Amino acid sequence: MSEPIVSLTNLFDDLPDAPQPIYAKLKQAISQKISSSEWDVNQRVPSESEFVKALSVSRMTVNRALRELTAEGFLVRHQGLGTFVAEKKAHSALFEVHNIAEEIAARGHKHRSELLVLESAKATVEEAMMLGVRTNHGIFRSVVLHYENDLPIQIEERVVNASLAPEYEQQDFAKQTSYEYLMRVAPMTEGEHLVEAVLPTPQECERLQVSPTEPCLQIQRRTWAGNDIVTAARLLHPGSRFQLFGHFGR
Amino acid sequence: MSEPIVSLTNLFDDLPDAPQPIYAKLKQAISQKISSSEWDVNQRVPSESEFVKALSVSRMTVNRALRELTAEGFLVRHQGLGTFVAEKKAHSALFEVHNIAEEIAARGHKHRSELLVLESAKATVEEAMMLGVRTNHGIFRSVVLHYENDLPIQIEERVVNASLAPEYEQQDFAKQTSYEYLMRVAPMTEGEHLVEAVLPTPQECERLQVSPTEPCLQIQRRTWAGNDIVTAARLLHPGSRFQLFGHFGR
DNA sequence: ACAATCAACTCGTCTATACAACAAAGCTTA
DNA sequence: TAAGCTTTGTTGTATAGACGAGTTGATTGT
Repeated sequence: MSEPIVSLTNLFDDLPDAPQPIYAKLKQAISQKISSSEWDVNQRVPSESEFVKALSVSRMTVNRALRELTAEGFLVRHQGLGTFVAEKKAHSALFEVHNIAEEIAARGHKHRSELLVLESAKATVEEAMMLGVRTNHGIFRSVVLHYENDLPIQIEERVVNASLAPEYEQQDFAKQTSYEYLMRVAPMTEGEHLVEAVLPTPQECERLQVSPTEPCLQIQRRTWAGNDIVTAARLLHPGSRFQLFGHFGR
Repeated sequence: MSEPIVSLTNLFDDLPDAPQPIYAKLKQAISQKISSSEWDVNQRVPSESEFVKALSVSRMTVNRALRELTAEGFLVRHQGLGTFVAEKKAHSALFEVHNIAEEIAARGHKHRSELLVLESAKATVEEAMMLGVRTNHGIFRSVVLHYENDLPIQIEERVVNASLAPEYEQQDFAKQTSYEYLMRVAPMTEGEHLVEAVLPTPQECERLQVSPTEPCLQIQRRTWAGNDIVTAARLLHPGSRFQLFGHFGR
C-alpha cells in the first residue's frame, strides 16, 4: 500500500475558528491542502481510518467530508483502493477576469474607481439571501463604481459574512486602506457564477448614467468556505458598454 | 403544522429494479415526483421521520437522500420548518451545453422547438460581419425557437459560410432532416463566445413573447476552421427566464 | 389582552457499530 | 510455476441512538 506522504498534525491550524461543524472544518482543511498544491494531483490522501485515528472523530464524519469533496470534484475515490486528489476541472476562460482594472488597462483605456459605500451593517433580506444567513446578520458592505475612460462600466457590490471575518470589525471604515484590507481578507478566487440580463434600478441608472430601459449584464459570484458563503458579489454592467468574451470547447 | 399533501405508499414503484442503495432509490423516487410536477414547487415534502416510518429505514439514510438532493438543487431545507421543493430558475452549466434540448430535459422540463427559417441566402451586413465575409456572400441561415414548458426560452440564429460547406447546397430545404444535416456538417464544438445584455427587436419580442423592455441575454458564438469562420450563432434568452451558471477558480 | 413559557416537531450534526464490496498482496497447494 | 485461497486494508452502505438548534403553536401566568 503506497503511503500517502502527508502529515496530519496541525491539520486544523490556521483555519478561522468560527464555530463550524467538524466535517466542514475537515473539508476546508483538505481543500486548502489541495488548492495550495501541498497535496499533489493524483496523490493518495489519508484513508478514512487514518483521519479517524489522527483526529479522534467518527468515521462517518470523515466519510461525509470526503464524500462531499468528491461530489464537488476535489477528490476521486475508489473502493478498495483509496482516495485521491482529482485532476483539475476544465474551465472556460470566460470568467477568469477578476479585476476589471487590469482588463481596462489591457484595452489601453483609462481606469478609475470610486468607493461609494464601505460599512459594517445588518444584512437586508436580499443580502441575507445571497449569503445564506438570517436577515440582520452582521455583514460588511462595499459598493464601488468603476469607470472606463470616464464612462461608468461596472457597479461592484460586495457583501462579506461578518462572522467569518470577525477581525475586520476593528478596521477604520473611513480609510481607503480598509477597502484594500477587505479585498485581502475575502478574496474571490474560487466559486460560482450566475449570469443574467436585468434592468437597473433607478439608483443604478443614475450611477451608471444610463436610461431605465438599458439592459444590463448582471454577474453574481459566491465564494464558499465549507458550507458557508463568505462573500457574495454582484457586478452590474451596462449592456451597451460591456461584453464578456471567452472560449468554449477543447 | 401544514401537512405535506403527498402519499408515500408505493413510493418505490415503477423504479428500475436494478440493485441500488436505498438512499439512491429514495433520491430517484423523490426527484421523479418533482420532475413530474406531482410535487409542486414550494410544497413541503414529508419530514425525515415520516419517511422513516413509511419506509422502515434509518433516519440517516433518509437524511442522506434529502441532503444530496438539496445539494443538487432539487430541494430546500429549513431547520425547524421542513423540506420544500426548490424553485429552479433555468440555468445552464456555463456554456458547456451546446444542446438546449438536453439542458431542458435534464431539468425535467418539456422541450419543444420550432424551425422558423431554413434557407440558402446572401449574407446581410450583420451576418457578413459575424462571418467575416463580404455582404452578399453565400450563406445558409436557420432560425429555431426553443420552448421550455411551452414558454419561449431561446431564439437560435445560425449562419453558415456556404463556401465552407458547399455540399449542403444539394439539400432540400423543405425537409426537417436538412436542419439536422446542417447541425451535423457545422457542429459548434469549439470556438469563441461573446456574452452581452441587449434589448430584443420587435420581431424577437413577438417570438419570445416578451415586452420590448425585457433585457435579454445574447450569446454569440463563432467556430473557426483555420482563418475562416465556419458558423456564427446568436442565442437570445429572455432575462426573466434564463440564467447562465458556472464555476470559476481552481 | 398580552407576554412568557413550554412542548412538539423540524432539520443538523456526531457517534459507534456492523456488514458488504472491492482491491492488492501474500500464502497455499496442485 | 501457476492457479486458487486467505488476509488485510480500503470505501460503500445502513442502522440506532443521542444531542443541538430553529420554528411553531399551545399553554400558562400576569
